[in-house]
Amino acid sequence: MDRRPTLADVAVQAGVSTALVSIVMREAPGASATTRERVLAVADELGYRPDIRAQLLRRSRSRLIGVVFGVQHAFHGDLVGGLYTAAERVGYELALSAVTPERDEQRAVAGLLQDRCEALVLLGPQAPTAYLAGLAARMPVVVVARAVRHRAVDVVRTDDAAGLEQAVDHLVELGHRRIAHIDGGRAPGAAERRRGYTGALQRHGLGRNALMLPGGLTEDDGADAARSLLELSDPRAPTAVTVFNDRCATGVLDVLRGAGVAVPRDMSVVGFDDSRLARLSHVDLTTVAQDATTMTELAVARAVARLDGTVVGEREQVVPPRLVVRGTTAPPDRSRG
Amino acid sequence: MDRRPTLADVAVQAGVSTALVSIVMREAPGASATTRERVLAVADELGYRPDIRAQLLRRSRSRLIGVVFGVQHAFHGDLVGGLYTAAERVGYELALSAVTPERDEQRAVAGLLQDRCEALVLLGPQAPTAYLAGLAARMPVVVVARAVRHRAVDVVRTDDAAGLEQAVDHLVELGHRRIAHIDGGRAPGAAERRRGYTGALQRHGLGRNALMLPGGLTEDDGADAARSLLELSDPRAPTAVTVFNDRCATGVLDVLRGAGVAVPRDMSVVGFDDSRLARLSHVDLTTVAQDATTMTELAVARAVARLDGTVVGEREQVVPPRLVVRGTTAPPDRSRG
DNA sequence: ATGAAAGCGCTAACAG
DNA sequence: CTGTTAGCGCTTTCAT
Repeated sequence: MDRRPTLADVAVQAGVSTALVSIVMREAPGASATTRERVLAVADELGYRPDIRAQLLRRSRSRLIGVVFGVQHAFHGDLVGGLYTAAERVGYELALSAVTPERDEQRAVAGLLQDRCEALVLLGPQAPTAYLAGLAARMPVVVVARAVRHRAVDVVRTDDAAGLEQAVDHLVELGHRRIAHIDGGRAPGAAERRRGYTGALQRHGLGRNALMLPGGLTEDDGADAARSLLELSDPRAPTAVTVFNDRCATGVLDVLRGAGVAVPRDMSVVGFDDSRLARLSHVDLTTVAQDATTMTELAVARAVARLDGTVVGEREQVVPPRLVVRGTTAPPDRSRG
Repeated sequence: MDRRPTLADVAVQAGVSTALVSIVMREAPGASATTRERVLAVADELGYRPDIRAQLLRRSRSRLIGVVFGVQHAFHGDLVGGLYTAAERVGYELALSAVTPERDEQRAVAGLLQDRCEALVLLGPQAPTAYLAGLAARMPVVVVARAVRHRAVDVVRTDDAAGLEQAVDHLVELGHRRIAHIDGGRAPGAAERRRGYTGALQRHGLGRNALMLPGGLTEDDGADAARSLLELSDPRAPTAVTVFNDRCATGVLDVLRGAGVAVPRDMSVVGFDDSRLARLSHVDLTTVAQDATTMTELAVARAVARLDGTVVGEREQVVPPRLVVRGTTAPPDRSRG
């Protein structure tokens, strides 16, 4: 026999019906211990592996959750890891579909649809809300790490505003009064982070010191922003800066240090993401950590709840971030003023 | 009707047999233009989408290639992108399975096996050769970016040695005579790169100047290596250094600059990978680029050839890398000696 | 060009 | 506890 063994093959070898083999293989109740053992032995001997396509076809449900992720994004890597764990725990499988420079979200989603996923988890999708809403009309859609305002789309995201508030609080506590923010433009979360920054400054009565610099998502954006930071006249110059994300903050650090500005002595810097970048000993960046584990657990739980028709809570679930204090923040240098 | 429309539904609506609808949907020959049009219209109206599971079950082949990748590795991202493109071109689909901190390669492979992939492409696998050989006994296995010596396993990898030779040649051409290498230890490719480094030095009659420093894959490893580089007494001190990869080189750059060593004036640095890291304007690292496009095309082509039983060439395909000269290399500073 | 019929490998009633 | 039966949605001979 050169084809892979089937249920029927196992049944014949074990001298039982295919139904019984099916029961045993699924670990379903309804087979004696003796039979179970014998069937398992035969299956093992034959190297039998159930054909998932046939299972899927026959079963009413696929127990498959589709995940769209950006193959470039380091943070998506963390999320995918968490999703695998969370899905396994509730007996679901994951179908991964990557967004690459040559393969857009729509393509990625199309692939998952024909895989008969029951629900979709989209990591930081760029697609317009209307498109997401269209999808959500067909199946449960959970968007992670992007705010989408549509009543049919579930959202799990970090409380970006709170993250920046924590960052500012930390800096103010250290004694900083002039704190700038290098923002992320139109990136997901950027608006919220700006809001958190501004709000926190006002709360501390430092609203008039607010200084927003255009930044972006990349190291280069950070480098540019840092250069404009350096051009500021001294009395107005901030002693600390919060940055949209770690990547951007890395660019900031690089330019500052290159210009002879000591961090954290002359300037404190706070990032966002707690990416591997931030954890590197020679970067050692104080940053706001997103809770990938909680986010992915919530995302999977919500998808499953939708599928089960369980009554669910808020459509949007906002996960609190956590400030990780490392080496790029310190009290301002009093000798400077 | 609340279930998804099936072939039968379309057939009934169009007043034809299911066989005919099948022919039309697959764009197979054997249906009149009229019928074709009518069936397509009905299918469209009903929003019919073929059930891939049923197709797969019925068809002898799945035309599915399984891909195991590390969700953390930036370079794997590039490779996955290339694989999608290459697979599409030859009419294959990709099934992605990620390796995460909680999900090892074996798990990732197991997932793909039950998806009935016809072949496996493994990106930089860590698994022992024996395991890979076991897999290869069941189905075509193509390993990318790691050297595996086993006659049943196809390999596509960069010519690591040639990469380092190019790097050394470049530095020698610039006038460097004392060139160190920060190595990657037991990482895939590290041994080859060491060999390329040593060989190139000897070829230039600089064998006695060879200086190998223990490094690694990460920024921290690079930082450590850079510190030991700084400790060398001046007469022996190299004027240039080749580094195992870009990540590690970043750490090197950081420590060097922090110690007041100007790059490239006081020290030239060459990385390996041409990762996004290297391309950042503030890093601007001279580096050896791996040809992800060619590698992925070869990998897919080889997998398909194995499946088709086509006669194939060498089991191991070595892709030449390309030196990308950027801003971290320059002639040595003659004033230093 | 079209249709009838036989499965692909498995699960889920339903009998016994 | 075990076997029989009837499909899941599709493709594929083989007739017509």
